[in-house]
Amino acid sequence: MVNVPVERWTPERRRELTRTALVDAAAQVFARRGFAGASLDEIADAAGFTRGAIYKNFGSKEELFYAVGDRWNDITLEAFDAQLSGGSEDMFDVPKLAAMWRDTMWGSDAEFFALELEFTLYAIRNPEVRERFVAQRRKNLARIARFIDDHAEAAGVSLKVPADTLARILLDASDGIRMAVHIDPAEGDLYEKFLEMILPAIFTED
Amino acid sequence: MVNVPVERWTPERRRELTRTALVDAAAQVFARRGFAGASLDEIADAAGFTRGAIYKNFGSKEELFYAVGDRWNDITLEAFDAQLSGGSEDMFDVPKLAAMWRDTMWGSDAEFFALELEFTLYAIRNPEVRERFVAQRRKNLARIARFIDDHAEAAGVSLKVPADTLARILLDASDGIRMAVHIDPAEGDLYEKFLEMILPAIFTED
DNA sequence: GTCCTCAGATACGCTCACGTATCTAATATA
DNA sequence: TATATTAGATACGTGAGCGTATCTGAGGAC
Repeated sequence: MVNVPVERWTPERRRELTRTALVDAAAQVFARRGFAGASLDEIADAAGFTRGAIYKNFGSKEELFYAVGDRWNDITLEAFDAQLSGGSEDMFDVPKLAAMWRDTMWGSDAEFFALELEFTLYAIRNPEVRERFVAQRRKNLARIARFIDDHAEAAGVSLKVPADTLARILLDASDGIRMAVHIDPAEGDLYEKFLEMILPAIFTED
Repeated sequence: MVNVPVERWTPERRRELTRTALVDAAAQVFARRGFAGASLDEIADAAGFTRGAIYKNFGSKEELFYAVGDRWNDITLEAFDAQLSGGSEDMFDVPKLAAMWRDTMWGSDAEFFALELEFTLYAIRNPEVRERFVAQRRKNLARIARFIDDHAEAAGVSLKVPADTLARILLDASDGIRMAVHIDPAEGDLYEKFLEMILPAIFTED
């Protein structure tokens, strides 16, 4: 028998539940229609509420969008940590690395990739949002760079390129390839080929 | 004295002028606000007309958007051809290659990159538009692949990877890096570093 | 058991923007 | 010079959607 927390039906918990329901629904609708194209009615509907629930929990359409963004950041970061911490030492095993990369990307289906692009566009257009976006991005990059450094050391190889430059290139290229694959699935396993190509070029055996 | 074509003020020419004015203005506004967020009033205004002019020349907001897309395709293709045909044989000169890449990208400022992303998003969301988008993309890829093949031969090197795979990777990575740079200009000359890293890995001297 | 609080629903107003229908004036034709 | 055509402006109707203001009912406090 599972130990159920006592505060299971406390009002705060209820509120929290509708909040996340709204955010999840918003993520879907924003993904499908874009920020400007999405209507609060459709979002509320998808969550099984009305617009009243949205305005009780969020100040405006923008705030709801930000909430979706925050949640997305959290999930991405968790995914990164989960993958990067379970580090085997064979980081130069291409299929494994490629698979790991695939798993790291939250909801890699086209719809959620569209959401990601939507965030990017929003960030490009809004300087102050961009700040936060960039900060988040740098956190992710730092994590990857550290992962690379650690595992290069563990594997007894030395890098030809600084780990942070490498992290940027890997992440950016991955984004570009993901974009291509989502547009044209015929691209297939391009990221794997990319890794095969680039891995030998980045380190020298000690 | 310049030889002015006789049909300079023919009605067709006039119509053509307003059409392109509208398309140019639409490109700007769509870039700034996105497809759904842009208003036809703002577009007409930016072009120095009213909405009446738009509806005389285009059937709907979508058709205008498609017209912008077609124009963008034309320009991109021209840019590709211009750059790729003026081919020097030192295609493995990194700074030159990087500069060439930069020049190839039409309106590489953030606003027009946003427009590009907007097209991409639209294509991801609309299957039938995606068809055309992919077709265009493949044309560009074929051009790049052919360029690579030709110049590899001329330079007397042989590729470790098929030229079309290489073209895809270069284009996709470039897109990803461009995206990153537009979000965080601190990324700077990342594409150049990427090329430095990857070039030695792709061919073997004969 | 009664009252109070507040989450969420309902109702309302208002703006914005799309599309259409009509108007006007410039150019072409006769 | 008079008439026809049409590019683009003006005017209009309408719907969608945001935000606010009010309502309702369920759960907690006493």
